[in-house]
Amino acid sequence: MHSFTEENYIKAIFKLSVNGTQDVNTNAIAEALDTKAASVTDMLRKLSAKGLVHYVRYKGVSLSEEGKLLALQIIRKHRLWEVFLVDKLKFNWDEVHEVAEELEHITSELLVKRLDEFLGYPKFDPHGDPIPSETGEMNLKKQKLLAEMEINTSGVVLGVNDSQPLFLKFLDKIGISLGATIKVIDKIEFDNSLEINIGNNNTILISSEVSKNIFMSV
Amino acid sequence: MHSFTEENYIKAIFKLSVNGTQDVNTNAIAEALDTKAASVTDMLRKLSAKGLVHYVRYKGVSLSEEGKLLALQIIRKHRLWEVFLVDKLKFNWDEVHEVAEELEHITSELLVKRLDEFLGYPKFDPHGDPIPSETGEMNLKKQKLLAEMEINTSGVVLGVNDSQPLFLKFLDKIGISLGATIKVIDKIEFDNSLEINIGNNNTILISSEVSKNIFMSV
DNA sequence: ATTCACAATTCGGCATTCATAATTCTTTTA
DNA sequence: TAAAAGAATTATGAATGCCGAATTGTGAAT
Ligand SMILES: [Mn+2]
Ligand SMILES: [Mn+2]
Ligand SMILES: [Mn+2]
Ligand SMILES: [Mn+2]
Repeated sequence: MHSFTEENYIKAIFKLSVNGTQDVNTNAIAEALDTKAASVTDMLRKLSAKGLVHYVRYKGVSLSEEGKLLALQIIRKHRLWEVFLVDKLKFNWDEVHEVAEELEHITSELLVKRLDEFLGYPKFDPHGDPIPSETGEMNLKKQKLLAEMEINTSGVVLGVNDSQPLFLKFLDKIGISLGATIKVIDKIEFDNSLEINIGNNNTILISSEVSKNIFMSV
Repeated sequence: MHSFTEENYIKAIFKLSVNGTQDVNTNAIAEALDTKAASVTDMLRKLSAKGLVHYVRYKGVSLSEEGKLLALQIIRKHRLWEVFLVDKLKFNWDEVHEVAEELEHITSELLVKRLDEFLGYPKFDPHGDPIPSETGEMNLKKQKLLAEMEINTSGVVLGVNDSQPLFLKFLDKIGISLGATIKVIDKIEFDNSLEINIGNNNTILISSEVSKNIFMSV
């Protein structure tokens, strides 16, 4: 079995590489896990010995096939629990991440199977992120950033690129949720802010910081 | 915050004392947690420093008020999760204990509150054990052991004294579940086995090992 | 009162995980 | 190409939790 710590490292390495295959820096991992580079090096040696990563000193690290599958299974659990919290326990989408961060480490395979069934085999989590299957496959949605949409075009919100509670609460405040229709009215060249219309109601201005973190249907 | 290990010690001490107040032996704790006495002594020093137990070297240990409440909150979570697994995820009552042993350590208070609500504020877990309230109160059922019932009297199964999968599976096999009505037909003096009738159907013989682990309504 | 049994503790040491500081390797830049 | 900068690694050591062996305390038996 793997410790919580090992699992968190594996997940971090997965998220820092594009699809778990590219090389990742020690410092990047340290920052992602809010720890120090020396601790990362220690753990990489250990994960390498366990066969979960390919690691060459001073060169970088990437996940092995086994490590990649483990990462996807942890992410699967994380996202299924997030769906549970929102759909069944009425959590808001900004309240689920931290709790799922703990629940993702529960080991029972039967639990994951039954939870998936109980939730109706969801394909996406409350932030629009795809839920990997048992074998690690994910349905990626065709999407682009709101920031990249043309003036006078519309789209549907498919997900967010940032699941920080502060950001999610702001989206709640201005009425943006998954499935909402957004039309780009104008693009202000000065600061790249966008004038948008949400669900044919409010027309408001959002900064590029915001529009770069919202995924829209193509 | 408390580590999983600390929480498991606190729970073990609670279960070994009658209601969390009586003194408990070092060796008893070691056996309950499948560890060694030397490790227990180490931990007792630590729990004492944290104010969770009253500990006097060579004399014994008991929970402080704070420790008792912590124990009851962990037991509350354990039993609520067991209800979830059985009622919502269709686990059998012999499959839930191990998983709940992990889930009981998840820290979110909101999660426990919402789970309780989602489950309809259950008062007993799948084994008939009472679920403590947020403040640590429990409804104890009036009950006695099946082994102590008189010949020709009937009662309803309220709980089990042993939640081992092997025992629970055996009860499934012979048709004993919570709420089942059992009538004592005969008591065999030779080995204290009982001839019982379950739900006015099967009449079978059960050993005293079994009858001493089933709680019945008075 | 002394001995004995055994319960409990202390001691030394191992494995994890993390951190600081010193060192080494790689890459950039002059 | 050599020096400087930056990234990563190796000491070294702390805190946690575990254990075997040696020691100490307690209560019961003689
Ligand atoms: Mn985690
Ligand atoms: Mn998510
Ligand atoms: Mn536990
Ligand atoms: Mn139970």
